[in-house]
Amino acid sequence: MDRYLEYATVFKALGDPKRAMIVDMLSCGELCACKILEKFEMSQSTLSHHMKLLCESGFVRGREQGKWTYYSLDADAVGRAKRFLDGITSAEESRICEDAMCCKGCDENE
Amino acid sequence: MDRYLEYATVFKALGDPKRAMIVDMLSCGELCACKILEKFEMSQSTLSHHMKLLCESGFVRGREQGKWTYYSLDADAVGRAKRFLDGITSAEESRICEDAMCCKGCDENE
DNA sequence: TATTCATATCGAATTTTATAGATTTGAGGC
DNA sequence: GCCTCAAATCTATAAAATTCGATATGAATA
Repeated sequence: MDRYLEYATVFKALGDPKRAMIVDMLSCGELCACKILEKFEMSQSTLSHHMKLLCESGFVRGREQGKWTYYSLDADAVGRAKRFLDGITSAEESRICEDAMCCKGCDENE
Repeated sequence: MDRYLEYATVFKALGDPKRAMIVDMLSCGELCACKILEKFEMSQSTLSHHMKLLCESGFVRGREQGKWTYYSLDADAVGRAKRFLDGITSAEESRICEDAMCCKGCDENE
C-alpha cells in the first residue's frame, strides 16, 4: 500500500486545477514564484502553499537564489507518474495481476 | 482553466492510495465491486463512494449486470492523462509555452 | 411475493484542504 | 544599520473529502 501512497501523493498534488496549470507552466522551464503568481488571482501565501504541496510530493523542485525561489519539474518524478499510467494500460507488466487478485468476474471465482 | 479542471479531476480521483490501488487492480481487467472490496478493510459504502468518484472522473467505467456492478478502466481517459504527462516532459509541444508565459527567470524579464 | 444479496444513497462525525491576512525570515540595496 | 522586496510561515475560517452505519433500491430466487 505504501507504493500507492507514494503515487497518490503525486496525483493528489496534480489534482487541483491551479496546480495542474502551474505544472504545465513549468514544462517550459524553470520559473520563479513571482512569475507564476502573475498568472493567477491568488494571494502570495496561497501560491506558496500550493508550491509547498507540489514540492513535498516530489514532482517539483525549488531552488532559492537571492530573494527569489525558482521552481522546476523533477524529471524523475514525472517519469514515475508516467510509468504508473503505462503499467495501468499494459496489464501484462502490472504490479498486481500476479497477486491472485485477478478474476474475470465474480461468477467464475466463487 | 477548464482544461486544467478536467485534468485535475482525473488526478484528484487517482490521488488517494486506495483508489490508486483499485485502478491498478483494474489494469488486470474488469472486476466486480465485491472482488475489490475483499482486498480492503473498508466498509461497502466507502468503496461505493470511491468507485463513484473514479467513475465521475471518467477514468473508470461501471457496467451493471444483474446484482453486480463490474468496473473497468476507460482507455481513452488513461490516454488523456498520459498525454498530459507527456506534454509536460517535452516542453516543445506544450500547450502553454507559446502563451508569452515563459521566461528564463525574473531577472531577464523585468 | 417475500427474502436475500450486491450496491447505491443518505446523514452525520471527523479530518483534510484551500484560502487570505498578518507576521516572519532572509537577501539586497541605500 | 535601515528599508525594501520575495517568499515562507502562522492563524483562522470556510469548504471539501473520508468514513461508516443505517436505509433504500433493485435483481435473483425460493
